[in-house]
Amino acid sequence: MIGAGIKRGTAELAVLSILEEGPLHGYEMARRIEEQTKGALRFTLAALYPMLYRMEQRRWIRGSWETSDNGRRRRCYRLTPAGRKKLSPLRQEWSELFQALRRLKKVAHA
Amino acid sequence: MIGAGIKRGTAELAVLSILEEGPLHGYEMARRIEEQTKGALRFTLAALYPMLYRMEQRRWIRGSWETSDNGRRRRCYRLTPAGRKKLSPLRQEWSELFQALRRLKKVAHA
DNA sequence: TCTCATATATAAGAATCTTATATGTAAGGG
DNA sequence: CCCTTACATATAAGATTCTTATATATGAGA
Repeated sequence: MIGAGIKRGTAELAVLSILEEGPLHGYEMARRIEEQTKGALRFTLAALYPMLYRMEQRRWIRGSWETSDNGRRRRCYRLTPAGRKKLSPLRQEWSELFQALRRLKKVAHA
Repeated sequence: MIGAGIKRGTAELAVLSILEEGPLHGYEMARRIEEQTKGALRFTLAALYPMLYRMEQRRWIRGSWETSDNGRRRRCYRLTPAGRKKLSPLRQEWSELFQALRRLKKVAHA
C-alpha cells in the first residue's frame, strides 16, 4: 500500500470522486476506495470520519442520518453543488503535480 | 502553484531527484526545482532546510561545508548509495499513487 | 548607502495522516 | 448460547511536513 508520507491530500479527492457516483456513507466509501484502487489507496475510518466532518463544514458534502434495511444507523453523504464545482480544479491541481514530478526526472514509466 | 495540501511528501522525491544530477546546496536546489517544474512546484527554504537535515539523519544524503568562488559558505549535499537506492521504490510509490487516483475517475487528461 | 541576490537557520502554527481505543448492532458458526 | 466477524461511527494522542514570520550575514550594483 502507498505510504502515509506521500498520500496526504488524497482523501479529499478520493471522497469527492467516490461521491460523484452517488450518495454513500463513510464505511462504504473506505471499502470502495480500496476496491477501486486495487488496494493501493486505503484509508482507516479514523482518518476518514474527521475528514468527512471537515468537508461538511466547508459545504462540499452534506450528510444525513439514515436507517438502512438491516436497521443500522449510518450517515449518508452526498456531494453539494459546491463540492462538485471543487472537483475539477482539484483534479487539475493533481494533474499538474504529476506533470511537475515527471519533469524532475521520470517518475517511473507512468 | 500547487497548494500545500496535496504536495506533501514531494520534497523528498524532489531533493533526491535533483541530487541525482549532481551535488548541490539548498538554495540552488530550491531554484532548480522551481525551474524544472516550470514554477508548479516551489519550496520555501524554510521547508527545505529542515528536510535536508532529516534526510541527512537518515543517511540518504550527505552534506559538507564548502566555500564557493564568491567566498560564501554553503552546505553542499550529495546523494549517498542509500539515497540512490531509495529513489526507485519512491518513484514506484508515486507512480502507484497516480494510477490509484486515476482509477477513482479520471484525474483530468493526465 | 541602500537594496537585491545569495545563503542558512529557527520558531510557531496548521493540516492530515497514524495507531489505539471506545461503543453498539446483526449475523453466522460451533 | 456464546464467540467472532462484519457493520458503523467516534475520539484521542502522536508524528510528519507543510506554512509564514523572523533572524543573520556577505557580495554586488545603482
